[in-house]
Amino acid sequence: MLDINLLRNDLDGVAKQLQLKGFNLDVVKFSQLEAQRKELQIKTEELQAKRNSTSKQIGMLKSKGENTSSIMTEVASLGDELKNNENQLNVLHQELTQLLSNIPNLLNEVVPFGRDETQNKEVRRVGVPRDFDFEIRDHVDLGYGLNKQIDFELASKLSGSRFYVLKDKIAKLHRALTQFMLNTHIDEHGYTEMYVPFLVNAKSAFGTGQLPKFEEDLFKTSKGDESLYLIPTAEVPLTNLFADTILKEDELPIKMTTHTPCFRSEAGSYGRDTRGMIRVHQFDKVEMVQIVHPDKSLDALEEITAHAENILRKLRLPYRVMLLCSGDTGFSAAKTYDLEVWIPSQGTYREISSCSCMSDFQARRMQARFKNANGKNEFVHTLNGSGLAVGRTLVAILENYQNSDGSITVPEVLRSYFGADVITS
RNA sequence: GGAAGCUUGGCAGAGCGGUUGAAUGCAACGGUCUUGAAAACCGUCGAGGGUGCGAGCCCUCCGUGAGUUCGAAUCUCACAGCUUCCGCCA
Repeated sequence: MLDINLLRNDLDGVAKQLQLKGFNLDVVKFSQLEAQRKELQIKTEELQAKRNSTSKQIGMLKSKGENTSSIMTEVASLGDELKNNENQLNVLHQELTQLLSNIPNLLNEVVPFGRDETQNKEVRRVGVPRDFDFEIRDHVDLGYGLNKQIDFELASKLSGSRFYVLKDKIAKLHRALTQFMLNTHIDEHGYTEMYVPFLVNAKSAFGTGQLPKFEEDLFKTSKGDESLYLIPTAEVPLTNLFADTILKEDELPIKMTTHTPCFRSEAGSYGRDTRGMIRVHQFDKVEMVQIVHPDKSLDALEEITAHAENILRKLRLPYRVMLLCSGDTGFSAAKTYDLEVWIPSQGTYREISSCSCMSDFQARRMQARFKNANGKNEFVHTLNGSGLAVGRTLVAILENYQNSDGSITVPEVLRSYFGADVITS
């Protein structure tokens, strides 16, 4: 959520900045609502003040045993008008909040202008894609060849399309990967391991920016007449741990990591990546979240990105780092780096991690603050990064480490977790 | 799922329907004292919002939402959460 004062003070400037993200701010509507709000709020508070002072007066008179009937009839007539005003004001506040809730975050000034993902900027490229002297297979064929250790048919029977079942060694490799990622972040990068709910309430989903705008991307469960949402990323529970919290300045930065499944409806992605485990309704991810001082958030973004990269480096997977352009940067983000890993079967790099600085956007939505040096409460900055998406990492390993006989060499760093050098049928 | 109790500021804990946004204690912060620290003493000390250049003035908030009343932390109702006991269960 943006600071409403930003809109009050520089509406056109903000509207212009939002254009970069492709968002059209309804400045006329905002101005109207805001003007109405101001008038009505002043009037309402005047009435409230009058009611309060009169009531106090009645209290004083009564304690002296004096007659209060005339003053009481005077204040009685306030009631209806006041209630009326309060109700109208409430509606206005709701409309303003709704408008505000749907406005995306402002971009950091270094974010390059661009319409869509084709205009993202490559920042660096690490590792060189391997030359294969045999006909390569994609991860679907590889999994099929390895005794169906990746099984889409079975998953379809259970749940439908965009799910997968892993078996035996590949299931174990999947688990080994998770352990390796978590341990690296905990032991080498200084994150605290967490375990969090996979179902969250609407307030939490609002806090990180999934609601109200992106409800259709979420899976929604029902619990009586209340509903909970399956998390699309552990960013949601991790960040919301600090909702309605005022931290001490010396508690910052807070660095947390966790491993969770992630659930995405993939509404609107019909026909894209229908084959394989690249785009699915459920996948595991190791997530990093940092809660930091506002002055430190851009540095922290570099750091969190480096942490995600470190996993790819250790796995010796070729990748590149993309600075997302204005049009491709997400709703809540001020600046985002995507990590893209080399996928041999597609001859291209595919997103495997997204690291974002959300500035105070989420913090304001969820009231996550710290007491600054002047004793003032100030919004923290929040960041998150995948470190990494486990399913896609598995795909990258299978494809990049495949051998001509269809077996898979296990990356060196995983061997102590996996217990073998190679995966065969 | 059944029963009882509870829900007030960072924590603990008062609070006859009327100058209570809330006593008191602890914690925290500033200061006096001290070579330094502790103790003692003095002071500050919830959050959000409106308005104003500003000192300030005003509004809202005692789990949430309705209601009664001129006036609600205090009364009524509904809901939620927590605790304990019973049942069921990984």
